[in-house]
Amino acid sequence: MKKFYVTTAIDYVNAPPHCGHALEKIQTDAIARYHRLLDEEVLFLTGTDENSLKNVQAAKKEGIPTKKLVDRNSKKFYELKKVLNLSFDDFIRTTEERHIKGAQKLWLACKKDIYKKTYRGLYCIGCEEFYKESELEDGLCPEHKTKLELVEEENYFFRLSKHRDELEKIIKNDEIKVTPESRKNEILSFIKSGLEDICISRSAERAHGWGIDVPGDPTQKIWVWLEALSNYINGVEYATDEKKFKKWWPADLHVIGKGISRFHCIYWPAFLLSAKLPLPKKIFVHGYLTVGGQKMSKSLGNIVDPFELVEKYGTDSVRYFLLREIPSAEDGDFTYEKFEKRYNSDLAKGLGNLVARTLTMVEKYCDGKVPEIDKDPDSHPLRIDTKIHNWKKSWADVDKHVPNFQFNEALSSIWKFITEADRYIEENRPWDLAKEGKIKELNWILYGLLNAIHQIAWQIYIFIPETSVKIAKALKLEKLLVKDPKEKDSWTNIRPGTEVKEIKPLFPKV
RNA sequence: GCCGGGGUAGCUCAGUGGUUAGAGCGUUGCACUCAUAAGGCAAAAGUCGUGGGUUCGAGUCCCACCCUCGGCACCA
Repeated sequence: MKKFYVTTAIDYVNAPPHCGHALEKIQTDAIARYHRLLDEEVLFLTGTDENSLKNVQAAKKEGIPTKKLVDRNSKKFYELKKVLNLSFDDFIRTTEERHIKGAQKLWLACKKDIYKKTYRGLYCIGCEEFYKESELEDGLCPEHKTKLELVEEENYFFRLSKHRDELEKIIKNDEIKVTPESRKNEILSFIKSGLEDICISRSAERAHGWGIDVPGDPTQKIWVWLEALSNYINGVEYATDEKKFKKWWPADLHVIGKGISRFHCIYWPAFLLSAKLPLPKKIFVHGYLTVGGQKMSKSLGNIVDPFELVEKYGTDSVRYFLLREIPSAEDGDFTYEKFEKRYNSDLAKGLGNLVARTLTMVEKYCDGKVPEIDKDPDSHPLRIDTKIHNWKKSWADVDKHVPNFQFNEALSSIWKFITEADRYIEENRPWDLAKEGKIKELNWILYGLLNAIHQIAWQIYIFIPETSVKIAKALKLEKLLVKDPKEKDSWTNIRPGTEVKEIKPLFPKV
């Protein structure tokens, strides 16, 4: 059995999750579900990044212990599992023992590329941060408008420069395949401009004692990025279960946002090279979600809360919107207007209505059962007519676009088939056939429609599983109702005589 | 500033140098009734960023310019 190990970025917990986080988790969930459909053994990992100084500051502000703050917010990220119907298998927190051990093990494995050096920089006591000259406003801290101090500190550095040529080769030759191409080019141009060694520790004092100790030097904490990146190996027990680690590592895919591509496409491979560990196979860099064309941010007060959105419109509506409306590799925009438009036109009037009208006709004209037919079900025009966008074409498009993370294209093709099914109803006018008593023809039409919905239920499963399951229940599609359905089981036709249940509107119009 | 994408219908976008430039959404009209007043058919709608050039022929290739988005390191 082929294995497939996929990860998301782990999120900062100094604030609760917003819809941008939801986007990444949903995209990754669709990928994970797709690979399970293909009968691969999937491990889907996500989690939270908790050792940042920001957490210490946020907790101080609230007057609570840092640990309490990260526990509370990490829980919120975990809750996305239920709210968004995510199928992740494991959730790693960087304050967990397995992570701390793994991060330190990685450090030691990189030891020969680590050295001590004095770092000197302009430091703002208010921000507890170093600033570059270019970031200053009139020579003052942009946040506090105060003068900065020249601070010296001895830190550990990592010989990134040493790995420059090898990294360039790895990215160029797709040994780690970075998609989309534009991100790969950005990374390459960055590497070409030269790589300097990076600082990978800070003083424990400045970190307020929060974070992971440098092995053998408790006066220093490991730089959060080095440590956070190691979650991908620690999630498969790098330091704690050799057998499990061997089975799953390297990751088949890291899904990340565009803001952190450098860390994943350069630093992370460099650490792995240094530690002599295998490299991840693929990195998919998604865009960001904007709101009304603006960046989502606390200060703008335009954060879209996934919990609220799901509460109001339902899980699948949110999943559908994000996968259909946002071109996965680029930025996409959210507004309530766009959301409701999509909802009404695609979900309520599209899929929801097609299912409703079909099931009602089966109830009225066929006594609520899948009708008997006297022709080969595989010869039905909705399946094979090449003049229309038949359901085989939708399947072909799903298989073509999902592996390239083009969820919008895949969904667009499925919905093209939905339109085709609607047109098929108009052209054949089952209500007239019923009046005229042309039962054989009527049965053939309705059988084809039921089989079409059956196929749609399978095709939408990785995107909007809840709706898929609702349809599966109505049509008694047992193979789709198991825990991890397999694509090969979608090839069967539905059986005449099966009782079909009418269901409540899948997506009531808003 | 440097590098790289974009600029095509009201909106979002497709368009290997070759007929009258396409799709979806939205708008308008027509006919229908199984359906969540849903669905179908049809129509209107574009100086293809601007100005040059190459070519029998340019949205597509070349040059210049304008606008826009992203990347240009250690948020240590």
